[in-house]
Amino acid sequence: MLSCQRLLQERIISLLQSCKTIKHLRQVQSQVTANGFSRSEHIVQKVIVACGLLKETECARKLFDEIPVPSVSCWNTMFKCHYLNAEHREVIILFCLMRSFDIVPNGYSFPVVLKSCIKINALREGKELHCLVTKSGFASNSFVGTTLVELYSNRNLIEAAYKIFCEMPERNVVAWNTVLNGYANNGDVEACEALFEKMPEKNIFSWNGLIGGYAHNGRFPQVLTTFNRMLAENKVKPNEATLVMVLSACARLGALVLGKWVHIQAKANGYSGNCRVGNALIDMYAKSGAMESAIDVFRSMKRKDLISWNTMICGLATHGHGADALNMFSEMKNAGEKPDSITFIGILSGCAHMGFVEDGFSYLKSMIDDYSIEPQIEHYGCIVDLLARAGLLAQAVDFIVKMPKEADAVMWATLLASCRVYKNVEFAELALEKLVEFDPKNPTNYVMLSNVYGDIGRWKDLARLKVATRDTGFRKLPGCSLIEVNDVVSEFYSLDERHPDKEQIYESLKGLTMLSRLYGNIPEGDTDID
DNA sequence: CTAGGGTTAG
Repeated sequence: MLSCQRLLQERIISLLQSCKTIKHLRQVQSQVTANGFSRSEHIVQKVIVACGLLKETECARKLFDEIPVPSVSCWNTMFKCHYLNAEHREVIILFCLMRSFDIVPNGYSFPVVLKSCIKINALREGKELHCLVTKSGFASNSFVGTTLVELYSNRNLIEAAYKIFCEMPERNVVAWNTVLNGYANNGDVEACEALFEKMPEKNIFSWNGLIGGYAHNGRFPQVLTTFNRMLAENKVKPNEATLVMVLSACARLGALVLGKWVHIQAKANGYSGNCRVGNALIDMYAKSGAMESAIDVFRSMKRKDLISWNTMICGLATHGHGADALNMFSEMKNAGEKPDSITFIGILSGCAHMGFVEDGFSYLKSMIDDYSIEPQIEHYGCIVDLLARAGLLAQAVDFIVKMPKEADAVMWATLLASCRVYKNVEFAELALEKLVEFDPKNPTNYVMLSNVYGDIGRWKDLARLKVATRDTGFRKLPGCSLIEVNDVVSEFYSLDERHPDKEQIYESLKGLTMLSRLYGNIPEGDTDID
């Protein structure tokens, strides 16, 4: 009889864990009641978790409130329920309520409540919890310690984080990874590298931590070399996050050969049908100019999300396929996917590139009226670009003056670029004046204006501008480019003589220039200021 | 009832 009851309990728990809809949960709940389990704390806890997973925190809370004297583990379950639904304030309030009943938190309570503090940047509350952890003797708990490290490293308090890490009696790989991520997020790549080498054990999160550290700090070539090293050591396999980060680095570098190789690695590791990896592949191919491959990946994806569509639309728009971007947008709407503000960035920039001035305005209107998306400064920036590229410079300036948001530097730089194309000195000078207000020390702006002067032969103005630029005391850095040489991405600068593969790089560049001429593009040297 | 990572635009 007893074992029969036990079997029934196990069956109900497994049913609760498999609930996919609230309706299903209600059915299981009636079985809980029918079988006399409604006062079993263990079962009620499982029901609360099930409610939480179905985003029904109110139901969960009702059940919790009906428990006469909830145990600490019940409180913890309720914290987790709110936490999973991003109700972080609620977690902290509930914790205070628990304390008011003189219930002593345990090693399971602190991590979840601390995590809520981290999520809402409640450092003061986090510090109070830290005190309580110390007082109640949970500082030696590795779960608690790890979360405290995370609390401080998330708020740039890496030294406090490191101190807690050092004081932990047992530092497992998760604790090491937490510190590693702390350095990565604080931009200290060197500390990140040093720590990585010192780690007694490295798992996929460790590798991803280092790779992410490089990625966040713009060290894309290192992302790729580290990925190579990881595969060479052959101890851990890349996962979804690894592939996404590495592909994103390839995309930033325009490293198509490497990107294709990562694509092969992704297939080999069983990530062919993975949506996020697919999105990263689309982006990599699009940014490397391989639009056909980008479309192939997109078409092959069984599951697409908003980012898949956005990546495809933005990719098409920025690579001269504005009309295809607009078609893709119709297809997206037909597929029942709802566009967001980023979708419209793609649409509007596609219109700008194609010179579809009227369409641009009607899409902007549709965005506001049909989708209730409030335009951001970036959308207005696209409209300014749309007008300016079409040569409607006066209208662009008029739009800037009348739009409901304050113009930013990107917008004026956009205008300045078109002023060069259309040789309009008046608006170029206006744009420079504004740009200098934003960033008086940035020599790039002066270079742009000097190009306008140079183009139309106003040498006197050019000379005056050179003096003004020299007065800023800053020099424009030489242009830096990235190129794949033997499947390794290298950085090299204009007229760089130091690079070991310079011969090969210059040969490739000659080839590229030739190809580019072949397609009717006439390379031009910028008027450099010195 | 416990912890850690990532993608889209400008």
